[in-house]
Amino acid sequence: MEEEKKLSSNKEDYLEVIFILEKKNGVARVKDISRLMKVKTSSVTSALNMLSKEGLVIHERYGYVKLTPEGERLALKVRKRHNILFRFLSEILNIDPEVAEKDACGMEHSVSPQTLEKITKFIEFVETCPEHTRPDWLRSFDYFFKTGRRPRCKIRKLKKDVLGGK
Amino acid sequence: MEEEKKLSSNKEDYLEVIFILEKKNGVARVKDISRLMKVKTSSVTSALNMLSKEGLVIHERYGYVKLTPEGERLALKVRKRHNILFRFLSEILNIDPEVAEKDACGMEHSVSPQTLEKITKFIEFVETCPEHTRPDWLRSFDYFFKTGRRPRCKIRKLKKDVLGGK
DNA sequence: TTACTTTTTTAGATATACCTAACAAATCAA
DNA sequence: TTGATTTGTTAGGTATATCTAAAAAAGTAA
Repeated sequence: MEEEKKLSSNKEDYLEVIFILEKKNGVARVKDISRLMKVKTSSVTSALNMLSKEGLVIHERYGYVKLTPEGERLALKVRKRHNILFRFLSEILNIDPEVAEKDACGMEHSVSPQTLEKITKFIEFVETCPEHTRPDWLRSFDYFFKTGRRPRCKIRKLKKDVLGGK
Repeated sequence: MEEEKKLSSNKEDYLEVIFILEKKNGVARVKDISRLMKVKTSSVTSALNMLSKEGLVIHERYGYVKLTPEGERLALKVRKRHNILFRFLSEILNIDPEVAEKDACGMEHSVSPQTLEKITKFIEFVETCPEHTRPDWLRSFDYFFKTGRRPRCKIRKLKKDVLGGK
């Protein structure tokens, strides 16, 4: 039942860029897909033929390219994985956005639902923290990463003084 | 300069399993590679021919399979990426080991050096923390993930009481 | 509308990565 | 040592994913 057919990374990438172009321009064009995918237009044509046969895109000869509902559903799934990974890398780990973007592109095809869920919750955990800023422990990590040293921990000192240490 | 030729994920996988088999048995055999890669032995033979031509493995007809120094160097790089990703997922995020293993296998081919470095340091940050246990903030996340709620924070309360809040 | 330009498709090639089926070599057992 | 079993290779086929070069369709401008 359901047997959700597993797409190749490549096809997921095509769906993703078609999705992005559709959002931007209403429909996608072979030329633009070609540019974003960094392949020749003839490669796009043959990819579209496959995706078309699989019912994921509508593509008439010399005409527009659009995702079918099923194609859009799959594109959104990939996009969501991408965004979560990107946000985790850039917002939590402070990876440079361009690097985070490339890494997210690489990982988005294979990350499991379970891991995605964890990471989603982790982002939420960090970004809805009571401090309403980057939490202390994460600032500590930033410092640790930069300097190799741990910052003096005020709260630990406080705790020790007040509670008589442990 | 250097021009480090980029291997396909597939070839990296072959190097990895050959590496693992070598560590276990001294040399790798086609049958065992086939089993670990979940492909037929004829596929292994043709993969080995390519890797051989690229100078990454030694493979005599009907004979043993061994990594060249260059092959071993590359295998180690992949292995290292795999291990860091696996540890991050299983030890920090508490992902089930089997799932973490699969995810690490998927991500190990594309993770950038910068991201790998961050994650490496993040693991170190967590595992060499002064508490010598899973740090409080991470236990808080475990709780948050399980229940959707944040645990009452003793230290924050303490801080507020003593310092007069903020 | 005709001519030029751009876009897209087709045809045909290459490379990877897998398969099955048949064959060959190596290993093991009687 | 010979015969059976296991292991490995070859031959030939499929599918994906790319390319170049040439042809066709669509768009643009005089």
